[in-house]
Parts: sequence; structure tokens; C-alpha cells
Amino acid sequence: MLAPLLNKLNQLEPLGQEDQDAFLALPFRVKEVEAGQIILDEGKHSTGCIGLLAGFTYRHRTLRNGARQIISVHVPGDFPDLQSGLLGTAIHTLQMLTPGRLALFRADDLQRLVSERPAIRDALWRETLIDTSICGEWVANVGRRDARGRIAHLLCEFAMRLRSAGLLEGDSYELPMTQDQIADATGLTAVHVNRTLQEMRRTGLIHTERRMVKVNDWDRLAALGDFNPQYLHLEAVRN
Amino acid sequence: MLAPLLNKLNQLEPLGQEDQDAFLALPFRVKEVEAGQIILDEGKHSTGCIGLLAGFTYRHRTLRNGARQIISVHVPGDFPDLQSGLLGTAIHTLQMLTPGRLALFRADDLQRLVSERPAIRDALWRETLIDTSICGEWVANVGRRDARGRIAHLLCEFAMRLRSAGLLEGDSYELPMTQDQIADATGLTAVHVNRTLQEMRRTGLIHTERRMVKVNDWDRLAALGDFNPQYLHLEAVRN
DNA sequence: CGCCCTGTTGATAATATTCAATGAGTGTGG
DNA sequence: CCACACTCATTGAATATTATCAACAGGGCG
Repeated sequence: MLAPLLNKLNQLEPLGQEDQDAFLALPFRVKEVEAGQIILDEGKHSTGCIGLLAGFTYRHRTLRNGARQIISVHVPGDFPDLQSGLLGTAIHTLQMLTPGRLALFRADDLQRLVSERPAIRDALWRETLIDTSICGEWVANVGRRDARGRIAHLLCEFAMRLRSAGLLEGDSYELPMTQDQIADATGLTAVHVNRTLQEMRRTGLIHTERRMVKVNDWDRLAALGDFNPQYLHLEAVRN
Repeated sequence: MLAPLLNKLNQLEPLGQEDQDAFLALPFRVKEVEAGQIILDEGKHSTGCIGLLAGFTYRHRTLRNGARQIISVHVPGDFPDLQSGLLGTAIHTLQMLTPGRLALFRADDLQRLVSERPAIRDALWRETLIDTSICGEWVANVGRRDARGRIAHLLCEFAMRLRSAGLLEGDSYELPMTQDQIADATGLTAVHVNRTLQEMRRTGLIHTERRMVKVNDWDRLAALGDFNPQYLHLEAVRN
């Protein structure tokens, strides 16, 4: 049941058998959730800690002028609320992008595990550091790329992370985001996202059908998005 | 000598006497650095770990089209390269904004300290989490605010962090950034930053002289920047 | 069948960029 | 002490990119 999380931890830091056993011995509750369901609300006190077993989540924040910005997206294996879990308050809303399945841990159980198992501590710490790294790349994405670049970069990142989570073979995948959500992730308007996606289809970069994205020309897409996967720190996988 | 760092750690997590002694017993080297000096280069392998004793640093990244984006700015007491230090490779360039003074630690010394002293581990972990939180706010800043809002927000954040570091009384402070650098932090052009700052001066929001910023109307500035300091997690100070 | 969500289109407007030139301040060497 | 170079700030005009507003189309679902 916890396999996606254990895989991810092992990618972050190779765990010994005892570490793995200790992690699997952790008490937890499984929760099935629907698309759109809010997991954690902005400003609320957060007590537990969540591991994402299936489906996708996203964190976002609504400004006072009503504009919304998506801060991050999470794939199975991620711990989408380590931040609020450890800092005590959620600064963002955490919401399901798709239906999914969560593992709920108690904060103090995790705290104890981390104290007793340095390898797991390091793995989780690396997870938060990579979070920061991705977030920094998003700052650059939204701050310094034009619309085509931003969207291309988002598509590349998502594909890469799916592949690393073992959820993608080939170059077709389901991007579970509406154009509205892509707009909120890239700092654009939905209208402009629509027109930009059309252009990308017209020039043969990608093909979309329903929510399925097929990348026709990965190299050109990566070039357009100035995509360099270093910031995802996937080389950890190969250690 | 290490007082700024120790203060910061204590704000993040109250340390006992033994924790403090252990931290102060850490071997380190002090390095005086000039404005503009590069501390850590994009892509380089990073071995040590840095504490900022005096002056300001910033992390930035240059895209292939030549555009530059500043990802974060650090004030004395911060550990500006925990990320690259623990992940092994620097993904961004770390550079001095002003002349300053660094404390250089060895990565394995710090690693040992963290294993032996859970309170220090928690403090440093919180530091990285707050880093992420700030980074997320920057995504929202650059993604969803207009030029005036972005700059106002930057000014508010900097003032708040300076105050928290004990470097600011009243509402005047030196913003050690050129308009070019403000532009790179906010995802704007220097020309537009210039015009926007002029407008902010004209409407009496701020006053600038040399690199000194005086905030004339904090409330209006905070409103303009939609500034809510929660994301800085300074309440840790009051614990 | 009708509603709601998502995607699409067109026209217009606002915001920010680009390019190019000038000024003001600072430090350097002759 | 002055000329010179350099960096940073400022200005204007033209342009580009993206937002806004409003309307409509299509598909899935109760």
C-alpha cells in the first residue's frame, strides 16, 4: 500500500532494511479523495502529515484581488504537506487535482521516526529541499519566460516527474489540469493559455485529446521551455 | 562572532545551553567578501555550508535567452546554501549583494551536529521550510501581481526580515539592490522598475535617497503589495 | 433535455518591453 | 585636479505581449 512512498524515499536516500521496516511499521490511515476536494485549508492549523499514494494534488494561494496562483503540483510518492506539517500552519490551500488516495500519518509518529532513523530524516529533508528547488524554478518560469516557454516548461516538468515516479512510458500522458489551472500555474490567463496551446498544436509540438497530452517533439518542446531537468535532482535515482 | 546565526537558530527553535555550546564548538572559517563576489557557481559541486554573518547575498539563475531571475535574497543569520550544501550541487549562482562576512562550515561537521542535536536539526529544517515558503510567495508575487504590487511586496518583505534580524529600527532602511536587481527579482525590466518607483515616490508611498528607502506609509505599501507576513513564519520568534 | 464546466473566438485595452539616448555620481590614473 | 571610464538612474517613443470582456460551442451528467 505504501509502495509509492517507499519508492520515493529510496530514490531520495537509499534505505536499509531496518529503515524500510520502521517506515512500514508507522501507523497510518488511508483516505480516498475526490477530484477538487480540499485537503488542507489556507491558514488552518495542520497536525498530521500526508503521503500521496495515487492521484495528483496542488497547492495554491488566492490573493486579495481574487487572482489565484498555483505554487506546486504533486505526483504519487510525494509528501505534499511536509511544509505545513512541520511548520504547524498551512500557508496554502492543498487540493486534489484528480481523484486519489492519501496516507495520513500522525505528526508525532513521523517526528519519532525521523529521530530514530537518520536515513529517513535525510530522505525527507531532501524531499523538502527538492521542493524548494522546484519552487525556485517556478519563480524563474513565471518571472522570465514568455507564455510559450512557461507552458512548455510545465509540460516538460510534469512528464519528467511522472516518468521518475514510474507512471509514464513513452511520451503520452494525461495532464490532469484544465486550462484555467494551467493559467494559474503559469501566471497567465486561461484565454491566453488556450491560444498558446493552439499554436503549439498547430506547429506540431504537441497533440492533445481530452486531457491527454502527447509530446510530438520532445527536443523542440524542451528547447522552447528552456528545460534543464537538473533542478529536479533526479540523479538521486541513480545513486 | 557566530551570534547572528545563533540568534536565528534560537528564533527557529529554542535551543538549550548544550545545543548552543555544541553549535559554537563547530569548527569554522570566517571569510570577508566584497560586493558582487560569487560565492557558489551554478552547476558546481558544493561541499561546505555557509552561514551569513554580515551583508546580503542573493541566489539567481540565468536562462538560455540571457534573462536573469533572482530566486531569493538572504539577510544576516540566514544559511543561504543549505539547499546546495545538502543536495550536493548548486543549481543557482550565489552571490554577494553587498560586502559581507561568511562563516564556512564543513558539511560533515554539520551533518554530525544535526545527528547529535535534534533541536538544531529541527531549527535548520525549519529554515529550509521557511525558504520554501518564501519561494512560494515569490511565485505568487511574480505570477499574479502587477508591477506596483510586486515591488511593494518586495519592499515589505525585506523590511520585515531586516526587522526580524534586529537590523531595522523605524521604517528607513538600506535596500542594497540596484534597479536592475529589483527588476530581476520581480520579473520586470529595469526601465519599468524605474518608472514604477517614481510613481511610488510621487504618490508619497516611499522616499528614496541613494540606496536608502524610507517607507512613508507602511499600511498603504502593504495594501498595495497585498503583503501578509504569515508566510515568513516569524511567529516562531514569539515561541 | 437542459445545465454546468471547459474550451474557443473576436475585438479592444492595458501593461510592460524594447531601443536608444542622456544624466548623475563615483572612482581611477595621469 | 581634471579627464575618463563606468555603473546606475532616468526619459521618450514605438512596439509587443498579455489581459479583459463578452459571447458562444461542445460534451458529460443528472
